[in-house]
Amino acid sequence: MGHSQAEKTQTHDRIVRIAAERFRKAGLEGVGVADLMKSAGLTVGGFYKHFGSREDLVIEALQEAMRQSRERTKTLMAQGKHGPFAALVRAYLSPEHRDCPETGCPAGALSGDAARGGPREQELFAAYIDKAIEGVSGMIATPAPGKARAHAVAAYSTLVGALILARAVGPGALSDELLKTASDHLIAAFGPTSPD
Amino acid sequence: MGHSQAEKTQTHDRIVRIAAERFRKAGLEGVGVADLMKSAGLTVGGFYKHFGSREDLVIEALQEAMRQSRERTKTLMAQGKHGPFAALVRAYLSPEHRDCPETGCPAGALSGDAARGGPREQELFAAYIDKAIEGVSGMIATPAPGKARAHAVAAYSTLVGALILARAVGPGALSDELLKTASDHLIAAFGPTSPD
DNA sequence: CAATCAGGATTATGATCATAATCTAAATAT
DNA sequence: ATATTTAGATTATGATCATAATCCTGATTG
Repeated sequence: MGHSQAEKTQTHDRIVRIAAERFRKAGLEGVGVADLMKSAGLTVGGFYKHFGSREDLVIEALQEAMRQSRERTKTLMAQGKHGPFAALVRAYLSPEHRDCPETGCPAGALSGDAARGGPREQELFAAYIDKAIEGVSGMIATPAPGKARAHAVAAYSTLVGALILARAVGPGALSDELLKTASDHLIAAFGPTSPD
Repeated sequence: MGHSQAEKTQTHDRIVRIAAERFRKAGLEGVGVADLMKSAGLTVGGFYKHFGSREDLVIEALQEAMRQSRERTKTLMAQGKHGPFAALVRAYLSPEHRDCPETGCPAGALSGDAARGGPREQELFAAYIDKAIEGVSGMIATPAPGKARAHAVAAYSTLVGALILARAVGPGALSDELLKTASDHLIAAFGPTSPD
């Protein structure tokens, strides 16, 4: 079998990418090492040739998920037809995003787990969420100068909260209402043509 | 040892109360049956004299946590010095609530788990969250009639989102900022003296 | 080309888990 | 008072888990 350095890097990245999906779908404790390796087409044995511990993979997978999420947001902003904020809100609170946590925002999928996680996970989330708030602050309508950050904190909290709640209540009218109502409210309150 | 019917009920309730705390602290998958029984001063063996399965205990514990949370909110509203909405927001986004998930709001502590849970958990959360939104809708300043529910959805999403994020980022300035900023924003936007 | 190294498979290891069978003594029922 | 039921303890059971030791095979290094 191939054991070249290039192939090892590929394998490593493949495990991390798969873990980044599986963890978002099943939670940080919801999927085991053997299962992950099988999903990557490998067996358990090789795992510790790539990672010092399961915890190390969790960290790498979180970094990968966050990298993907920032990338996705950047792409979305680049093609923005409507205002960038409205486009972000519509995508974030779309039924598609709600129904596909495995490729979505790690804050929406794993914040609850991070709250019970170790300092390494929490530091990653702190950096990710701070950057996300800064990003939002750059796209909302800011009437009072110096208020952009505060508005962004509120808007981002609403985004993540509505998404998590929409997932928690299971499929149904309430879930759809949460997405649509929070979406409309955010665009009305912070969109380009907002009052205040 | 006592095995009277009254004592069995007491024991049952004690297990459920302890589970309601432990699950909020460690997550729905974060604590085992044996550990829970030991916390209740018992051993594993008796567990299935009280519950058909671990899942059944999860359901009862969630119901208990939700009952406690509604009770607590009712008490808080009764003694409300400030407006009821401001009092709720300040308590919900207080550092004390952030640091004590085991006695706090089940939506804040377990929504992430519920998103990956079964239909029974999700139905409980749907009923709980719907009722919570209705409660909020009754205490916010409602300028436009027919807008109360929508505003309550947004406000509740912001509450839960800010709390979850404040826990996920770990202790530090960002966590405090999330609580304080979301708190101020909610009171400014939906409090008794709100604009719109 | 020979010797070494290392990626990945196979197979332990020991812990932890939910669930269950058996046993006990106390509470209820007859 | 005797018989029956049952709450809870003790002790299996079998699955699943993270981690590790061993081995094989192909890549790397000299």
